[in-house]
Amino acid sequence: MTVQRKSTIRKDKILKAAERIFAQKGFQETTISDVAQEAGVSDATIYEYFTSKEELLFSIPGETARRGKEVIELHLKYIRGAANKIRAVVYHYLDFYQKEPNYASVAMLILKQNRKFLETKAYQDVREMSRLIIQVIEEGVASGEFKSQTDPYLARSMILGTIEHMVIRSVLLGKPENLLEWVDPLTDLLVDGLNREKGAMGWNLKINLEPREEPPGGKATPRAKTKTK
Amino acid sequence: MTVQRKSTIRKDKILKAAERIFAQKGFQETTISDVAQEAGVSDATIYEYFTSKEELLFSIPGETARRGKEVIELHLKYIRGAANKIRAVVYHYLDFYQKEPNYASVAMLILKQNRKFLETKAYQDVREMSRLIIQVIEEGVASGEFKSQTDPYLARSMILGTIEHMVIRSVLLGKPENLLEWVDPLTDLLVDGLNREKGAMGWNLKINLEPREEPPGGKATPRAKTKTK
Amino acid sequence: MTVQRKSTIRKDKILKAAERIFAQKGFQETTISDVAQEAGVSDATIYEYFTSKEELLFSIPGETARRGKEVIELHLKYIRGAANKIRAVVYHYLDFYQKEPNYASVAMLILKQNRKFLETKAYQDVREMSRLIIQVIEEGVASGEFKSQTDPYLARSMILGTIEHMVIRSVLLGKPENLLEWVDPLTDLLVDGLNREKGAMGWNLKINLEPREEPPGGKATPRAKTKTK
Amino acid sequence: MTVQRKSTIRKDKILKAAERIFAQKGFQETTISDVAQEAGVSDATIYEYFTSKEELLFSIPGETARRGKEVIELHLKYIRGAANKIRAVVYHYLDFYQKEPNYASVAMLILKQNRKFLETKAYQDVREMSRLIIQVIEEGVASGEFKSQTDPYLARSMILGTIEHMVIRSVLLGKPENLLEWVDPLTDLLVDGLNREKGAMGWNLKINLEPREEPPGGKATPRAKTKTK
DNA sequence: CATGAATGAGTGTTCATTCAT
DNA sequence: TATGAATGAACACTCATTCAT
Repeated sequence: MTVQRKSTIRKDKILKAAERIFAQKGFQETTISDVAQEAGVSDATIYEYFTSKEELLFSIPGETARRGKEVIELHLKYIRGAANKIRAVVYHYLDFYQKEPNYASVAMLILKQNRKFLETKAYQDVREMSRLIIQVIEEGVASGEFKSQTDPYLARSMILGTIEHMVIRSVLLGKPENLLEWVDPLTDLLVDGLNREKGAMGWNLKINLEPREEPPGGKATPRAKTKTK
Repeated sequence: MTVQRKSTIRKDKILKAAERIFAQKGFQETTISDVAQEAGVSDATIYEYFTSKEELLFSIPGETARRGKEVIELHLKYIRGAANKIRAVVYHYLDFYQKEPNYASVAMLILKQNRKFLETKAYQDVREMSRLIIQVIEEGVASGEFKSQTDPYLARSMILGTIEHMVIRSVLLGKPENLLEWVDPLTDLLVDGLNREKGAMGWNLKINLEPREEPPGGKATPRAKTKTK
Repeated sequence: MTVQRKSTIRKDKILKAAERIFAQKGFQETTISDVAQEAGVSDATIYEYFTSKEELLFSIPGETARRGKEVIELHLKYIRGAANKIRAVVYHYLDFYQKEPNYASVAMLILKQNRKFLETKAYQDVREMSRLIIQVIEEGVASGEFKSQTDPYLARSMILGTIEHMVIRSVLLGKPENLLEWVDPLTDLLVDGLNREKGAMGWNLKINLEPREEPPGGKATPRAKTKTK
Repeated sequence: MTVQRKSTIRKDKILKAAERIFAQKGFQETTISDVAQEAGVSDATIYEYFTSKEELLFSIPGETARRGKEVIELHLKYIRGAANKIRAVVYHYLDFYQKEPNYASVAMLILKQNRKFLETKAYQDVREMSRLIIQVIEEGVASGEFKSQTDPYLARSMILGTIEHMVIRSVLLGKPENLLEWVDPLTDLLVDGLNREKGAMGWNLKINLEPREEPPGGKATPRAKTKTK
């Protein structure tokens, strides 16, 4: 066990170092020596754990992506209402990227644009994760909470696109803003759209029609509070 | 004039070649020789027009971004209603990327992740272009068409994020889908959000006519419905 | 004893593995890992037995060369006539290389060209072995069987050069030909040269003059005749 | 022409430098930088002319091999008698290797053991060159000058093997001996074999039978006598 | 004895960029 | 203006070798 750990620890150390440096300097601009130095190992040692610089890059997701999917999957089980689930998704993404700015940088600026990454195991996890959003939307449509003509893939593009756009801005501009502040406004925007709210009436109607769903009242300023993780 | 033209033509030839090759192989994977060959000039000639490979890359927007801004600016003048303006913006972006897939590739996969590009003149044009969106939203808020608490920057992130997400998908997956099909569904989604329509006026009508389904006057003609994966 | 053996066995296993792999891939192209794997030991273990990759290479002769010399030396004692001794030498070389193609490969393609090998103990054995040929020739000259002006070193070059040239061909071209077929034709060629035999008369004369030497009659039984390419 | 020359001259300069350094240090032990330095160019320049270090090596024959074949071919036309032709061949080889010791080193110690070289254009020239020897032997057999049962391939192995063995010795041992001294003794040995000449009588017979051939009288004037070691 | 793990030292090769013509 | 030719500067990757366990 100790032995096993030793090597696992070392591997993780390298991965974390790579994440940091890649985030900072970009992939092409980073040399293996940079990573080795940051990780406190020799260049050659990196090749003990990864077959190439690219494999090192592609290994950065890995646990992260898999675990992220599991966590979000678990949480969604206990949330009622598609809108609330969207909120949870938004929360999870922003919370995660907030906590892992280096990962965010690597994912948004490097991996996302890499065609070869698409063939990666880690990308499969990413896809499965984003598949959950499709399910949430379909669920919302089925329950009547969302518009029936909603194209789930389009909606997902809207949700992920918006999140990623914000994260990229935050990462690129180096703005250390509090991403979580945006969970509610963003969710509301996604769910309600740009149009002016249609008044209490609208709500009443809705509540009347579908009493079992969450009454969005007070929704306008709900800064996520119960989120854990 | 002819002389001037000669050199301008050559410069454009190089730019177009670069755009094509960069789009195809990525920036780092492309050599100056690749571009030179594609452009039918010698390597050294490229340096007559651009001081470095990076400057060549950063020169690919240029006219495009400036002209794009002008065109969209012009059109917006003749459109009434913030929602319609959003539609126009969506249309222009998708139309443009559709017509210029190589440019889309370069912009979405290469420039977007480049920190140095942010300091570029061309990026200023991009920003100004995206500034228009802010204006449209503020206008919509001011006129009461959009929700008063709308954060224009957030809204813009939603609009651009969604568009770019779609374009990246299209570019990365090599799907030659018809992006214009999505103008209406996307605009509707952005403007109306995911929630079932409540209709102000229109709402009443709607409720009467088709209580549970979308009646929004055929506007949402989601041609794309079978979108898979 | 068992313990001692254990280590000797292991050493031999490594040597045989090295011989095989070196023969197959060449020295520079072979890694210590290759040899270790072939031998079923770890890389580090090889360094328990040999101080360097080169020492491993130089250890491949060793017994072989020493034993070869002894065997040939022994045999020559019981053979009369310089020509017959040459035949024996040719036989021994070809027979040995035939039976040990990997050794042949290593000796002919790797060791033979290695300047440092010349300073090796094993090379001394090789030299002593080839020294025997000098003796045979000098003996032949002294007895009058060979031409008096024969330069023994030149003659040895002819004998060894021819043998080695054939072995290299066989090894390089991967021809699994039966080298022993060539013992007689080759010996005859070496001894008699290219010139047409000088007729029965010549032989008679010879026999008359030097009855104690083997009458070469019938010796020329060149079994191999259709050799092609 | 000047332009063409310029690059050709440079290429030759690199080739000669490579030949020298490879001969001195061996292929693997030589770095591109070594060659570049010797040639007075930069490392990168070498790659302007050769695609790889190995291609550089394989380019060292080239003209040499082709020209060698032509020269020898031409000369053979004007020589009568197979034995004399053999002498010419021996002469040419030894003369050439004598004059080009670096080439000899590269050919004998490096190229000869390289399997990939066998697939080279240059190797084809080498083969064609050695094909000439086959022809000479067949001619000698046909004319009755050589023994009828002579296997041409075996004979060629004897001729080339002996020559190469001598050259390798000379090259490996660094003995700057005069190889040309050996032309006659070697040729005689190859042609006449080790056996004692069959007496004056034999000669007379021979002369009678084939008057136009070189009366071997005095031919065996082994100038080299002090051969040691 | 055996070896897993680590690494120092090395090198072929690439390519953006320059400049004389 | 255009380019053929040359190169400086980098870098990913390999592997023989060491050594603590």
